[in-house]
Amino acid sequence: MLDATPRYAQLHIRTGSRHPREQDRRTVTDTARSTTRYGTRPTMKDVAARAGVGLKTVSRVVNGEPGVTPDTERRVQEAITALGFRRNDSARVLRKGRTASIGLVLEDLADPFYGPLNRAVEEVARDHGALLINGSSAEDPAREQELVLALCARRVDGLVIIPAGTDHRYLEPEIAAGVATVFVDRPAGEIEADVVLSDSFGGARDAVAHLIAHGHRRIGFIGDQPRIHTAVERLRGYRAAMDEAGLPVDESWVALGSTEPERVRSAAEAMLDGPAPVTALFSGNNRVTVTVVRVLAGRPRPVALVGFDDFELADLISPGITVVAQDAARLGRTAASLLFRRLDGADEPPQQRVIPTRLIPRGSGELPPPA
Amino acid sequence: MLDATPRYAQLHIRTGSRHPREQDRRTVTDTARSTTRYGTRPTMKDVAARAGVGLKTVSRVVNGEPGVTPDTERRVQEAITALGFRRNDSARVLRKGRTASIGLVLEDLADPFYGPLNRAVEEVARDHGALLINGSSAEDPAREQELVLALCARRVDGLVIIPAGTDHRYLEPEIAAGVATVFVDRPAGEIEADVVLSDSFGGARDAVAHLIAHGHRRIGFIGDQPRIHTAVERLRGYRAAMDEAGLPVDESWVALGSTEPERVRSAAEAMLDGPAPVTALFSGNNRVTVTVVRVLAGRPRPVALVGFDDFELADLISPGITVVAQDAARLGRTAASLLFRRLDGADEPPQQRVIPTRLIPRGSGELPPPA
DNA sequence: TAACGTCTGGACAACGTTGTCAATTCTGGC
DNA sequence: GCCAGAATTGACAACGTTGTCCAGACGTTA
Repeated sequence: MLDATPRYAQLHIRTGSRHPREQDRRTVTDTARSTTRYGTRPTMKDVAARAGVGLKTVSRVVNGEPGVTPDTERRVQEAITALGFRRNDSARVLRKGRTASIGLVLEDLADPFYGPLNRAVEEVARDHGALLINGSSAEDPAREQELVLALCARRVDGLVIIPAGTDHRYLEPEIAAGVATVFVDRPAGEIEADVVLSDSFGGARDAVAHLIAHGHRRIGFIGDQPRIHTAVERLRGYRAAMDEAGLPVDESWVALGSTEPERVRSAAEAMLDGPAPVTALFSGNNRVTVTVVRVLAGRPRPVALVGFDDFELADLISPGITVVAQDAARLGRTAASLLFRRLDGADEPPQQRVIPTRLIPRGSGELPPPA
Repeated sequence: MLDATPRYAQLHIRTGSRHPREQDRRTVTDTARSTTRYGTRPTMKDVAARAGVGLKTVSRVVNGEPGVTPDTERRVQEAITALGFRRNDSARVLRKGRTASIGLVLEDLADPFYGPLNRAVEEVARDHGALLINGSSAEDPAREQELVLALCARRVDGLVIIPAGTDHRYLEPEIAAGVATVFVDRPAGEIEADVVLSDSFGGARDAVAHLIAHGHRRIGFIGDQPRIHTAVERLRGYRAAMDEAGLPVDESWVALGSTEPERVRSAAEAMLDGPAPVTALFSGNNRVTVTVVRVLAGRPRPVALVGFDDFELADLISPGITVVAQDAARLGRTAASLLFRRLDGADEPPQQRVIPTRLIPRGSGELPPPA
């Protein structure tokens, strides 16, 4: 699929590789290619020919290496400007072995949760002189793998992965070959690797404890698919808080599954209108929260709510939505920094970093249960 | 700066380029490099040696070309698996001339407005077998140029640019050399190029006309910096609507400038408490809207508001925020499609596409002026 | 003036892949 | 068993760059 063969035509047919017999040696005066032909970029050879110097001298000027007289340098610079030369980093990369680029694979570039993470990774990459190639796995393990391997084929120096799959053994040869790899938000499956996580367990426990502290005893949890690590951790936090308060958990109060609005809506309604109706809800991520807020807005009786993930304007809804905020930018920054530490040669065993979460009370989580 | 020289150490020192005199010719039995050394990837040569076949045969197998007997293919596949070989697309790119990657330069990867655009561009790229390299200009023309030129040096096949600068002549040699380029959201400066825009003028006019239709006569406009094209267009739309209704515009009702909350807050307060207080506000983009909503939430008297750009949960704030919605995904899709049409050889003059906007009434824009 | 070191510039190989083309092996028909 | 023709395979150059090494030019010193 993503195999560096573009699925679009060559804009301009190459002139066919010259056979050695037909290709006369370029002389200094040969300027056949010096005229900027559309679709053909000048090379250092062209610049050298035009400036009347050797190939390596052009290379020296382009890279600011010493050992070139000011006069020669000027001539070369003129030729560069005249031809519109720009160094071909593909060739450079091939020669040097490092691409100065890293890959970021996340679930969905359009999800606002990943925006700050994406940006944070980009900034760290930039600080290290690297570019960022990224793509969405769409929460599909096969697509994740395809994307990751395409990035490896491009020889990215490192990878930041928010995994969709649960088996990352396919990465073993790549890691062995020196591709630094850091997982974010969820741990890698079946391999040892650096991970940077949010404190899902602690955050969830805090959230539910908060609701309990405000008098709730029947609390529902609507979370993401159980194959997603954070969903399981948050469920664990939910159970821990209930447990610590000595509260029983009716199994109808727990619903893990897709974050489709339809599914979330019916799960919420089942909990609110079931035989053991909940008085408060804990929603497992921002997509769930959004739908739950909509459901609750249409109900006469107020229902307490705490959501995992902060979101813009959560304070302006009435009541303000109490959330457990993750620091997505810090997740990204931490992951990228770890990655570059590895690329700088840090040779420690795989690490796991946990980024704390923060409960932000805004009103919805402080609603008391109905009397 | 971003010149493909990573600012991090080489993890593993290369063995120094072998001088021809010291380098004996590899024979079929030479497997020195076949043992997977950490940091050194096997090449087709290694695979060929291990499988006991020629280099080209490996290439054929890797690329699924015909003309290889099943038996040979099997041997090669075994060698590939055993060595953990993966084709080096850098080298492939150098040979083939196309990189199967495109660049996307936008203002801020973390801005939720660009999420769907980013994703849409990615999807189209994926459909064409290309990867996406992206970066943020941070609304800084110098950084935009640096990033764009770094992408050109990597020989991306095409560029999608949300421009920060106003002079893009620096791109002329690149475009002449065949880099397809499409600008989005704002037109290119000083050069002819494809552009995909939202209908800022029409959207703004609709928004203001909507407020006028609900009885407002004194309407304020808070927008982005005047060097940004969309800000100017939206101002033009604002003036057009006022004009068409025969309403005068007091110059204290118009404030273009940074989208910093501080600036927006003071601009809004000046309009609301000034000598000719406005009864309604039109905010020029989502960042402005967010701050304006906060300002209005702290006021006793309701003030009508229409914002440019939709945002999540705008319907759940009370009153719901009336917005002019842009279709960011469609912007991205249109731009990327245009880009690949160019790469497929479309040789038309530069185009300008305008994507319509849509007014979504939710309450805040339908508030009447105070009696 | 000769010997020596320093500085500048250039020839050449190598990075890992693919395109061209020729050499080799296999097939079937006689 | 032999030959023509097809199928398979491999040698080699080339993509555009950088690292190594050597050749001259130049200046300095004895």
